Amino acid sequence: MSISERKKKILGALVDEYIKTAEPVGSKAIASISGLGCSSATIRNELAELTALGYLEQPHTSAGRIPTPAGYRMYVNELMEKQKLSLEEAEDINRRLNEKLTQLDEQMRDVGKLASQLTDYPALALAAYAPATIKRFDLIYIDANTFIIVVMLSNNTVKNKLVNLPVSVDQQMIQKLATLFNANFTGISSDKITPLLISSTERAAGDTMGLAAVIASFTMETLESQQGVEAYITGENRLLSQPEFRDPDKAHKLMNYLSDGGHIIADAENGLFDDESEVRVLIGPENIAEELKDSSVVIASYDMGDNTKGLIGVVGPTRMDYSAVAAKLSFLAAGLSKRLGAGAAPPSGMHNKLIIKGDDIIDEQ
Amino acid sequence: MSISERKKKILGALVDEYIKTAEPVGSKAIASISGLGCSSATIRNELAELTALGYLEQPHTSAGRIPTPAGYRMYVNELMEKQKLSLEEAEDINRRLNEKLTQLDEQMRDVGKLASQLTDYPALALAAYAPATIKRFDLIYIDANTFIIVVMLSNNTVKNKLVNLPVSVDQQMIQKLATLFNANFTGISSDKITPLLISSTERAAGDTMGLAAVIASFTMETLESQQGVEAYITGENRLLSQPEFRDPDKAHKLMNYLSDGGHIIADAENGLFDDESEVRVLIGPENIAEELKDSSVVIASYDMGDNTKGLIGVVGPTRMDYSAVAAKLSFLAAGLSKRLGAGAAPPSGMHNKLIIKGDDIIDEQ
DNA sequence: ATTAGCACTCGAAGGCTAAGAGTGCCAACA
DNA sequence: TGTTGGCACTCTTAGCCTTCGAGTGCTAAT
Repeated sequence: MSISERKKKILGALVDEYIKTAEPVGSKAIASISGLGCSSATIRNELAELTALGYLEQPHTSAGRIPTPAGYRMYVNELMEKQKLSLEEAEDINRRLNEKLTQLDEQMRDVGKLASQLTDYPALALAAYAPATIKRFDLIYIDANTFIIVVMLSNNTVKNKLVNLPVSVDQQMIQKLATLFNANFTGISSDKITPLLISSTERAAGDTMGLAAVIASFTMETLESQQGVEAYITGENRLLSQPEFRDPDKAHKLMNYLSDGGHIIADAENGLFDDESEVRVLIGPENIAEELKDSSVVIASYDMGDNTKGLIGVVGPTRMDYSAVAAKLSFLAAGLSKRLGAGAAPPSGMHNKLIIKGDDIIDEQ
Repeated sequence: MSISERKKKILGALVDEYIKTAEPVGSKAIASISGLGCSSATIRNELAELTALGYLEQPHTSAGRIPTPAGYRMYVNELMEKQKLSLEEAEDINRRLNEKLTQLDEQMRDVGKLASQLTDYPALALAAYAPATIKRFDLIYIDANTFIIVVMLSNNTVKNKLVNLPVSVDQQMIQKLATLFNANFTGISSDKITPLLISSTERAAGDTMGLAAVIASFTMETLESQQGVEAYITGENRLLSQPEFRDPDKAHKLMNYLSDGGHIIADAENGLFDDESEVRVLIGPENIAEELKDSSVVIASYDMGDNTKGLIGVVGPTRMDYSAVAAKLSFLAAGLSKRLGAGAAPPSGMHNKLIIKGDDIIDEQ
């Protein structure tokens, strides 16, 4: 079902204006800003039809119109000008990204923070880790009561743990255990680590102190923490600057929902990771979660490398500046993919300050 | 300046009631709940005097009284019944603590979250790390382009980093570097790591690829991230359930302040870490930060071991349930000190589920 | 010193009105 | 047929007034 060109222009102008002001928009306002050379009466007729079609609604009879979710959807799909970032904005993002590439989990938090700062909405950062296995064990002998476990995972992250023992061990035992673990515990998933396997390793090493159990339990912990979905939310406080959240109850409800990343994860698993499109917009009732039914979510996905997929998104009122938000997230995601993704230069200690400049994203004027 | 016993009882009853209801308390209400056998008129006289003394104030002439900061201060110092936790509450906290002892930084977040959940106020977790040095380097050779740096710090934390090289190295070089770093980079603070030291190490190792620089820069990063003060804030959203923050502007201001941990740190450095008392209460204007002038902060400090001090606190309206909050934080801090502090069993992979049961904290009825 | 009584104050809540914004519709017009 | 000016109508918002009630401070009696 398509609508006339003029209706589209009117709808577009109305949404733009509403995004700016957060106030219902009247026919006169549209007449003056839309640039169509027609009077407010004409606009009124059009508005009446757009309302009948379900794109607009009136809070009450004598107020202006505001977009319905269907109206926003139309706006996002067809009307919205794909906004491009200015060169300064793009450079700013690049600069900040280059500062921030550290640990993976730290990173997610940082990236979320960055998204939130850029858009002035609360941001969520999700990562879906593919199940990993251990690639390699090292045990570093420190002294008779202390050693360090270092494991390298199939996704190239490295984890360690300092172990303090109430009893003493010798370096040989540590060495033997390292060899055994490298032989028996690499390449397997955490559910393959059975009590049987552990006890047989203990016996093989001549370990009577439960060392193998300690190492095995750290291994399982590590493997388990590496798979599944993780979520960070930042900048919840920015919600409060939005007029639609002046009602403390509304704000409270949404913030409660957001503050527990677990909910997001549960919802995310229902399909958020499936779709491959670059930036997705979920408007109001399109969201699965009850608490988000009158908010909107904009999400961009990126490749974190090692079969891991990241999502970076923001949450805001349905009256959201979709165009600006989508542009920023898209650029951010592209930057992250290039830096982390499969095709990227391997993460290294060297400084690699590649500057990303996709012409489709940056406005080079 | 001391006040009569009866005035104290009245003040105490009033504060209790106000904490419960968040509404100004009138003379009649006090007469009926205080248990003093006197009429509301008598109470009124006393209230007038308490008001003159600066402990109470009236929002307007014909409303009941609410406590001033001075009133709360008096309440906290002298009147408040030191609340004890029930056995269930104590056990609940212990159980949760035992689940949560993981990485130090992770831990702080978790502990903050726990405090926030327990008290239903936003929580802040601060740690003041004593400057650390590197105790030991290990470099694990993986393949020609990859090795892992593992450093053990003087405070017994272990950090690692996977390094991917664009060029290839042999195992000998790695070994040589490890030896050199153990000789030259252990026991020194990060400002001792000079370009000169790095270049001389490079020369000594015959390293022409800047490997030493990579390792050194990781070392500096690690050392720097280990000292200073760190802060996490959680549960900001809980503010919104407090009636005094129904005003979105007020809530927004405070949440903005809280959400940037940096501010807290700056303020914290002005003395928060000095005082040795177990639980401190900062009421309204007693706070340094402008943004906290009409909120209260309750803080408990604990020993994180290795010369590191932790603070765990909550932020809420001046009308805060000081007694309950203080009891919970105190118990939490004690539990953390026992688990982490100087006297604690060394952190180990073994499960050490000691149960803490200070009679001064738990109510054993 | 305590208490009952009473006049007084002041905010909260409800009802009313006026102002203003925006609509829908109609009749006139191109 | 599409567009436009005009106009009556609707509905919200803000302001004002009144009423109601809670709680006070004061006074006089005990």
